[in-house]
Amino acid sequence: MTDAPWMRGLHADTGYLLYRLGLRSGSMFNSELEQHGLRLRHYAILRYLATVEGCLQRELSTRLGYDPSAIVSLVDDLQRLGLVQRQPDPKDRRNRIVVLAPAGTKLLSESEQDGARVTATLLAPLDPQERRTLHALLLRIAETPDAP
Amino acid sequence: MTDAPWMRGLHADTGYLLYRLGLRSGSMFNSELEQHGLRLRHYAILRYLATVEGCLQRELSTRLGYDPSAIVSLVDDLQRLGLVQRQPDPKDRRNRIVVLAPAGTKLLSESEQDGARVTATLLAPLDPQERRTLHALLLRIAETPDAP
DNA sequence: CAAATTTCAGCTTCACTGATATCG
DNA sequence: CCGATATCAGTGTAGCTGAAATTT
Repeated sequence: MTDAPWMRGLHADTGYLLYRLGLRSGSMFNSELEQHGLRLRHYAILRYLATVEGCLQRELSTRLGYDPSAIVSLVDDLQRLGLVQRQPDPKDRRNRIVVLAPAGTKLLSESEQDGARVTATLLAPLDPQERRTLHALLLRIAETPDAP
Repeated sequence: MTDAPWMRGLHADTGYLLYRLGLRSGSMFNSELEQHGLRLRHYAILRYLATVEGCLQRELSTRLGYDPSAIVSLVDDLQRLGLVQRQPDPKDRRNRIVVLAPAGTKLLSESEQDGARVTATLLAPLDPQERRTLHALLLRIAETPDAP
């Protein structure tokens, strides 16, 4: 199976390989999150909010790469589920500060195992040392800002 | 920049990292292919056809992971551009065998540099040895069939 | 007045479903 | 009759654009 000839031509390029594996990883995450009634986009917002303790919708947009208009409906969904709240910003009344609600932090801790299980399935062919190497390499790429 | 605190929480998971980088890679490829009037989906079909010298649309669907009904319009596009041809299968008249047209092979050779440039940009933070390591690790993952 | 944030309305694309026609 | 292939019609979602409202 390692020497499937059709694969070499398709996957000779690392960039294309990343694209295909990204699709696979995303769909696996979405399947796993389905039981919580969420998509990967919602989950990304929750996880980001856990790292910053509240932020503007604009910040979610730029950090996560979703369109500002998409953020509106995503936060609407999360708010409807009671996972986040929109708070007024006393310093600038244009802003709405999005913060995690208690139910949001609860869901995050509950779903931590789910994410780990997806990644374990995905990385099954690699041993622990190789997984660390892969993670470090990917992190170096991710930390480099996108080319214009 | 390496120690952006918001990144650790988001990118602590290798699977999620793969998802984000896959999106970035795909959009970079799409931008680069724009000048040829193609999308990444069209390009994937052309590259696959180059490895097998003709195949059924059904095979394109299963190998590349696109829906059969999507394959129809994608091949329509490529045929309209003169890049592929649909040939009847004398052995089974249900089938349409898709093959590369001369213009298709010409475009593939011309765009080979484009793909390499995208990947070089993407992998800029890594040295040549690290790029080989990354490619080998990703290939091992890709060669493992998707979990059900 | 210019710029930023949020929001909404509209458009286009994509992915998936179901049905149909053809053929083995 | 059953299964497979290709095709098409219809649906729902996602992504993006442009404009409006509010505030700085």
